[in-house]
Amino acid sequence: MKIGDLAKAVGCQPVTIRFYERKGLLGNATRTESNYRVYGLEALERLAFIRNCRALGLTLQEIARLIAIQDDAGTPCHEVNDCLDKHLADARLQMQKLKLLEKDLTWLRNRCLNPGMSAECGVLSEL
Amino acid sequence: MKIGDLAKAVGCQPVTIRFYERKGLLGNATRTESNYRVYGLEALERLAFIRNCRALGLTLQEIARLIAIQDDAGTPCHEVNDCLDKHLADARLQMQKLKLLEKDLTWLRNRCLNPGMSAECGVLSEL
DNA sequence: GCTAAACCCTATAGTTAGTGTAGAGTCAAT
DNA sequence: ATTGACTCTACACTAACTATAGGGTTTAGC
Repeated sequence: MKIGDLAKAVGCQPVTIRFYERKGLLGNATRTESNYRVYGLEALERLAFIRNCRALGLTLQEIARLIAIQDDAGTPCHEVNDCLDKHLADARLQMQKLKLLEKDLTWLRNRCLNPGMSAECGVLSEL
Repeated sequence: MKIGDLAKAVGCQPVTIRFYERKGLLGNATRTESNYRVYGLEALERLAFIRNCRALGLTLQEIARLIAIQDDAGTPCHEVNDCLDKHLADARLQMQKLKLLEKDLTWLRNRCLNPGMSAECGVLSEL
């Protein structure tokens, strides 16, 4: 499998895969004679893991840590749970903030009922 | 008012103010003989405007545009409303995503009821 | 066999909204 | 006079990519 196939299989760009490689998340792919990267199923699984984690908002640093835990079978896995709990808390906090933001934006938006010129713009004067 | 006073008055760092200046959002402050920036009330109001907009999630580019609209009294202000509407829609979309994320994270978190070793970690195997 | 499109490679710079660092000058108080 | 707190500039760094430049390779059609 070449980098483009892998990218398609997992739904990202080839550049992103090279980027992960440079960051040390994917190890070094074997190469063809013409220096093209070649991947197997293992790489696909690892990349899918990374993309799943990214979709959950984990940082690349956290993902690197999870991979290290995964590769060392004897590590206690509470760190995995801590990581998830942290992101769950983050997500909830973020939602609260967004609710407030929505309120503010709605309120502000209602300052402008009949749009006219900026000189008498109720929105701008509130900001 | 020196940069530190202004920063304190509006709740940000002096460096941030210099950053805004370099980005063209604040104009060039007048300087003392020893090259220190000096600010008046006008600068304070503009900076407060910027910080309020940032708190609402507007980008510096959008803020620059709003300032331009503000400075040109004859501009129709529907662009201001469009900007707000866009961010309101963004905020709502973001909340929906976070709700899904919360569901996923909670589900995943429940794969691990008795934390043990990473080899048999239900969370890692799901990712 | 040739050519063009589609792919691959590396390296570098840019994005957002700042933060951190280094090295140097200035001001107020002791 | 010297300490500490402030200010100045310029540069490098952050996260997670994206974009660009300039080149090499493979594949499909003719």
